Amino acid sequence: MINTALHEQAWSHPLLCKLGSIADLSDEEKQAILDLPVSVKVVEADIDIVQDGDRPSDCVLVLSGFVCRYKILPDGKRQIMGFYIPGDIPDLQSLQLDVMDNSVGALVRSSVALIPHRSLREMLRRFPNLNDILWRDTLIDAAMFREWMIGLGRRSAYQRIAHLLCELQVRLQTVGLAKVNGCELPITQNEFGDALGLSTVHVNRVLQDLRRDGLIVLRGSMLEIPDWEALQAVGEFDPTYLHLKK
Amino acid sequence: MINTALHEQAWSHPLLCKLGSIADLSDEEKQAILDLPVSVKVVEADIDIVQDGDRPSDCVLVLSGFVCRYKILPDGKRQIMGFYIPGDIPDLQSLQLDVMDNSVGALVRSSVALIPHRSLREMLRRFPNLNDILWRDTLIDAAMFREWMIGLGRRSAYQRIAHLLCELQVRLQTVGLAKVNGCELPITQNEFGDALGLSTVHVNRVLQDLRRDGLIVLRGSMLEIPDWEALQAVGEFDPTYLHLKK
DNA sequence: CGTGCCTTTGAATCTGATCAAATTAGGTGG
DNA sequence: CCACCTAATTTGATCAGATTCAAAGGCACG
Repeated sequence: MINTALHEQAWSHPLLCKLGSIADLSDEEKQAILDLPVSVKVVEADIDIVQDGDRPSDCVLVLSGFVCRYKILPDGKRQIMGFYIPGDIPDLQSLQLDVMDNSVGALVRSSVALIPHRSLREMLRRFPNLNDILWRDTLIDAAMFREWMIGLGRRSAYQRIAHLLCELQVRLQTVGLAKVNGCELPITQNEFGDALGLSTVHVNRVLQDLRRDGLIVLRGSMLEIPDWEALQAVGEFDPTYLHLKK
Repeated sequence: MINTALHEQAWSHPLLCKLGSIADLSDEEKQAILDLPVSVKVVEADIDIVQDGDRPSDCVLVLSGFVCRYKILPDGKRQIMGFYIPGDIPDLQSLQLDVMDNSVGALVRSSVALIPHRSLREMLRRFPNLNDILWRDTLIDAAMFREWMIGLGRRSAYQRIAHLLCELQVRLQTVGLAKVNGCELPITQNEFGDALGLSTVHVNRVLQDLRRDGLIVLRGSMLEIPDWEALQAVGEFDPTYLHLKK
């Protein structure tokens, strides 16, 4: 028997949507996730959700908006280490590592669900498969870091930006937040720079190059990708590292 | 009652040594690890242990030598994404992600233990705490990637090299492979470059700068760190991200 | 005592940073 | 609905860190 209520919620619950994109969930497991006690919180743009050095007792699930993981260096420079979208749990690591070694902040007004570690642990104990899936999720996170490392270390600014746009487009698509040929990206050029190890000025120039070459159309925060194959080729983007189910 | 045989082996078993540095292990858990069926294999320098695209059925535990995780780009460039030393399991991720998105290769003749996924999973099922500890280990791996990202994105070549030397010194110390003021690093300048996103030529020049400034003494593969505090300061090295027990 | 890998040196070049300032866009209050 | 304010984008000019190319030493190993 299919639980209709469950299936209706499933679509609307970003975490089910996201986890469903990387593994199969049984109805029982879905229900367990829906049963998690959460407190929803709205976070304004540029406000931290978790800070470097914190010892969180909850995990943060992004429900709407756009969030990033970053660290501020002694000289004030910022390195953004990942963008997180609805369905993501940017500080899932806090379940196993007591102290945060980076901050998580909102790029735009976002809503997040706080899930107590205690409830999460209890659920994982009851459903070992969910434990595996969340572990898997943190490993995919790590794979994204590695892919960014490759960009930072060995790819040109032009390739790096193309690659990041591809990654975001694919990830947004898996949670239904992108059209086939584009998406909304509320990320400033300054933030792109902090993520890709580039200056804002250079990001701006390279974006212009990408536009000139017909690889992207960018109006405000609306990204359109006229030729997906081409952009993918430029960015050497191969989605294998996202480990999505086919 | 303390099991003497266990305790003798514990010191010599690099995996116990390593896991012991990030979490507490009960005697039962230690014994379970020692009981893992392994097949030991010697790998020559510059030979791959696991390759990009593989679907491994074993995990690789480094017993001796020096190993790295890397990826080759379409244009032939290589990005090294991590160095692995005795006690490390560079492809632990393969337990949860079926296809490898990078290769693991030996930098020098190394010996590794192959541990079947099946045995590992069985052990983790019996000892949930070990499951947590291995998850934790992969999260620390991810934290190292992030720290490298910061270097690649925002730190100068001079800082980046200093930081890497600090990281390796600390990690080697935790498994008893470093003296207080130095260690052996069988890493060529070319490999440093591929790890840090620098050309071999530039690595060479920066190493000379570090020597000139009295921060390191490097003869062959022997690294000596005359002033740990100073090197740490230059590299902005803060070991928090390694999440070691105090 | 070669031979091959690794390190070192030199010179020219380039990608991307920095600094400074103008323009545009988005959001707010009158 | 417009004026204003701030944040974001864009432009120009100069500078620097790191790359590339080429070639010469050094060192270890057979």
